Amino acid sequence: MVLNMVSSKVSETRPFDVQVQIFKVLTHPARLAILDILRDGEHCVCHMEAHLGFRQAYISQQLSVLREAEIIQDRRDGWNIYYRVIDDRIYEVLDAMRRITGQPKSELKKPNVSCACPTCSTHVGKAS
Amino acid sequence: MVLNMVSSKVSETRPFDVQVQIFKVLTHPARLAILDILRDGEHCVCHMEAHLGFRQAYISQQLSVLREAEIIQDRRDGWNIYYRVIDDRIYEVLDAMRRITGQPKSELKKPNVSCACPTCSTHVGKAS
DNA sequence: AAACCATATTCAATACCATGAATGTGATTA
DNA sequence: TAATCACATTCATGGTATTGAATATGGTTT
Repeated sequence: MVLNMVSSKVSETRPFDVQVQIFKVLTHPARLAILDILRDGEHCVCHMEAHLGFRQAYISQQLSVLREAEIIQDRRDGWNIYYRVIDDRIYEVLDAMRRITGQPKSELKKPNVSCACPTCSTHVGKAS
Repeated sequence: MVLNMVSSKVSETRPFDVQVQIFKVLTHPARLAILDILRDGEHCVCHMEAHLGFRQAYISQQLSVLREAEIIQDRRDGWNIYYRVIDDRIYEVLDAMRRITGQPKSELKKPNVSCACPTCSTHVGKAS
């Protein structure tokens, strides 16, 4: 990810570049949905796959964006890789935004699906 | 501004589109700088021009993005057009982000410049 | 009405992001 | 070590945002 900040003359705006960089990462519905899933702690990729309905490669792409921005962190455990947010304060940003847009705290109700990972197995879901 | 959200299959992420739309507007250093100037109330365009060092057309472009997103509002008074933010809660988002990026509340110290508008004339500045 | 002021809009070129498809990787079981 | 599992990466294409340059607009003064 490369900045294209070549402000015409003076760069009075340079101090804002760091914030812009993070805002850019948040400018994507799938990534916001992923962060929403990670609100209650770490989850594996198959979990997100099952809950969001996207294909694995697509989710992995979005995870890599979040990871490179150092918003999330991964941890391997056997076959599965678990993701978690590094700095919980990102939710302060997201919550403040939701207060403006007037969206319910959890519009995204967990569907009755699950994957084979330990986390999902503890749920009621039934994989097809 | 048109959304390009054509999620592969399911659109579990659609509820996030509204937030994404606003985040997109915040994904720009000049626009963040403008919002920062508007923290203490309304200001005319020439004011921003003087304080940011960008050319008038450029600032006007960014203002139009903020205006179309209904983040700011304009008011005409004689020659000048004054802008103000519509919903102050946008600063909750910006402040939350600054807490993460660790930027000082007002990195952007007002330079000793001014334009001919009534607002600027009350300042100490001297236009070249 | 004409000249002038502050500000807005349009246009075109370029840079950047999104995303599907194909393929690669590293840990694990047999 | 070969097959397999969960996940990551690369590549190519189309779409969207950025921004400089030129020009338009609408209120104001004379």
